[in-house]
Amino acid sequence: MARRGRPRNEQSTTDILVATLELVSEVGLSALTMDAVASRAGVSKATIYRRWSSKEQLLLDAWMSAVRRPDEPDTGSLRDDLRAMFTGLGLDPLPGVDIQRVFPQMIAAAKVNDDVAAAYRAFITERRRPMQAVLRRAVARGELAADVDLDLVHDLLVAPVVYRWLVSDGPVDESVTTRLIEIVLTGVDALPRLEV
Amino acid sequence: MARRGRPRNEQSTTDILVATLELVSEVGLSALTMDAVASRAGVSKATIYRRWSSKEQLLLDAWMSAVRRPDEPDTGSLRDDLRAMFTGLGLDPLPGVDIQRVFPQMIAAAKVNDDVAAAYRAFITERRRPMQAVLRRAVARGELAADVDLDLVHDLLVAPVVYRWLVSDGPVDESVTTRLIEIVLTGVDALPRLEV
Amino acid sequence: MARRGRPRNEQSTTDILVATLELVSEVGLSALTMDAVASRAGVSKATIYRRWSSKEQLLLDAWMSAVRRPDEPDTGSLRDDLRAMFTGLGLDPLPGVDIQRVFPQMIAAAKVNDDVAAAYRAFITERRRPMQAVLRRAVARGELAADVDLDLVHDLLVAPVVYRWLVSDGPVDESVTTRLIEIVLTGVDALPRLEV
Amino acid sequence: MARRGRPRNEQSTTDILVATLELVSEVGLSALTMDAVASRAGVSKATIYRRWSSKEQLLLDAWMSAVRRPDEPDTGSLRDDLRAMFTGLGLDPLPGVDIQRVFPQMIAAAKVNDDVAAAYRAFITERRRPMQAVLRRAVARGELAADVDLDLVHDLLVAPVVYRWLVSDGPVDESVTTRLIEIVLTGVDALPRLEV
DNA sequence: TATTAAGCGAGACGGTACGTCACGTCTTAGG
DNA sequence: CCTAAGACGTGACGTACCGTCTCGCTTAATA
Repeated sequence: MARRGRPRNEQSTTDILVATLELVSEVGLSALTMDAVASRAGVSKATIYRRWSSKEQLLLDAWMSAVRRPDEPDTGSLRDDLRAMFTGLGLDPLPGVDIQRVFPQMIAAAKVNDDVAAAYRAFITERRRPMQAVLRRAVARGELAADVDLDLVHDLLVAPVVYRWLVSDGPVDESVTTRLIEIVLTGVDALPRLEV
Repeated sequence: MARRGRPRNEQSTTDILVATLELVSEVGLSALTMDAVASRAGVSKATIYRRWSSKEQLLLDAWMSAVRRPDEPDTGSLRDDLRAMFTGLGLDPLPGVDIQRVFPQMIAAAKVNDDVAAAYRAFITERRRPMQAVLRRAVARGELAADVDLDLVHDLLVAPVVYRWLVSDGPVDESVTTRLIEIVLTGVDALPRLEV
Repeated sequence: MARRGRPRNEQSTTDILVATLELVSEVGLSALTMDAVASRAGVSKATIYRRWSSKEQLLLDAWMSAVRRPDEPDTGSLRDDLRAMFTGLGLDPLPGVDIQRVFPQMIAAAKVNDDVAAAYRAFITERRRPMQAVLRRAVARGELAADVDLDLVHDLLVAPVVYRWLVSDGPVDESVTTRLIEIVLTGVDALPRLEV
Repeated sequence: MARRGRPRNEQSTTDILVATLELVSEVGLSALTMDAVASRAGVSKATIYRRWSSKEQLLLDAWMSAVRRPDEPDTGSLRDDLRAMFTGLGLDPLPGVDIQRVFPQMIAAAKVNDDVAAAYRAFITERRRPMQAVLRRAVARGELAADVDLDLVHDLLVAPVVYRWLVSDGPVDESVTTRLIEIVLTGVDALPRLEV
């Protein structure tokens, strides 16, 4: 059953999300103002508050709309699947939006607002599925031992990239990701024999 | 030559830093107000602004004052050195301060304010020295190949812990850190033979 | 054309003017604070600044709203007209407002702020009209010589009253105003014969 | 008995008074700050507060130091005495000080601060003495009736000049003061015969 | 076709916090 | 004891945003 009254303008919704990403990218969450979002989106504040209850919720939605779910390759080789997944990681979704600047603001928001934290966790769980599937197929093929902690392997592979983005500003290029995959897979492969 | 005028009260400085850590820990950077810091520290806003030019600078100093530089163990074994370094990681420096809640706020601040970013980078570089020294001694002892990228090894070891704190909320206990060290060191050890 | 947006609350405007008069009456212009006006009027500071750009402008409007334009009597006799005009001079317009305490603050403000000075002068010119009319009718009736300087006569009549309010704290009662009118009119009457 | 310790610097006292007059002349009492006075006088704030307890007291002293007591002419003719007294009225005492801008600030201060009001009244009483003496000598010579209210005559003469300074911005030149004296003296002369 | 309900931009509203300035006091090192 | 310098807690400044609330108007579904 259709709702009565004038329907919401979906273009406004999109404009607000884009404006939010741009502004968070420019000035951060702390300096983000609803007035600025409204102004840049060409929308009134009421139109924003009709859709989101807080700056953090808005940022969450904006971020989720910008971060695409990774493809799930299936080349038959774990190393090739992983190399495919690391390609194109961290590309900016929109002109004027630096997603690597938005990400830490998103994390900071999730650490502060419990509702945002729950939604953020659910989104992360969903986003991890493709790599979990890749790893599970590798187990099925015998490329990984059956008793390996897949969450740990996942984190060992992903963490260094995110860490360099967020904390240490180190380079993240193909040379790095290739060595990273090799070290982790080799280490994990040796681990069961070491009885840990 | 002696400075003229009434000297600054060092107790006030300390009180402000502690109040800042407590409040960031409680409400985050975005909701942190200078008025609240002043009030909790029993100090006037002017006294804060006389010392720091922005909320971000203040948080930076507070965080640096709270994060102790890690010890630099020298047991003669790389594995034992690393195990020692991972022990006691992330302990809270003050009652009422959850440093793992403060850290992402600190990162978010550094991504927004260039001056803070520079000071943050310098601090991180300094903080990495002990583990770099541990790794260099391992190279000297022949436990690590001479041509290994020590920065990459460093990040492979540290990143998963920080990643679980910040992003995935996974567990970080002794079982995890032990396997982590084993996987990385084993993988790195195999790497040169793989000619990467 | 209709104005857009929520219209201003006229009750707030009135409340602010009354609060301003009360506070200036109590503590003077120098100690008047916008915070106190806002608080007493039950209004936010922004609501004040939306209407007036400075303390002085606010006082000007408050004062103008409080000072009623004098009646313009027309008894057929100059002496009777003047006596009527001097009656009820300086009555307080509101409970809690001592207009004789407000007036010097108003003058001080006008001497400092050029915009206020201009508006003040315009208001004074307007306010002088009734007595100027009374004097002109007296000229028409032959009670005053045609070549008399009406501005000077006006000032001679009004100045002593204001002077005693502001400067010398002398009494201003009916005996004083009656003698004042008599002396000035008699003196003016004699003047042309003295060829000045 | 001489006071112990370092004596006060009298030059500082003078510098403070001059700086106060200049600043009140420029920005008014409301915008006058002790910091600005200290800065312009080349003196520390403590040096000001050691001498005066408030802005109003300081202005009072500054104003009293600037307004010279009028001469007391004795020409043998009331009209000539008055004409002499009106000459040179309102001259500025210092370069950079507009005493007609300072005066209303002084009055405003006196209406707000009771201590200042008392000192101001005493000063005014003292300042009125020369003209009171002139008027009393005129009574002795028979130029004025013995039962005339000298305070009222005084105010009738002085008020229009002050009124034009403060309120109506009308001209105050020799033509005005001459006619003023003539009208008032003629009017007063006629008054007793009118049995008022 | 007319009514009704929600959405819309604009902008005022009572608040809170901003970063600055001035208050009057105090603490330092000297004169 | 006075001085200049300058830090201190307090509190007001005028501005910017908060999230809410009228306004007049627009846009569809319902009656």
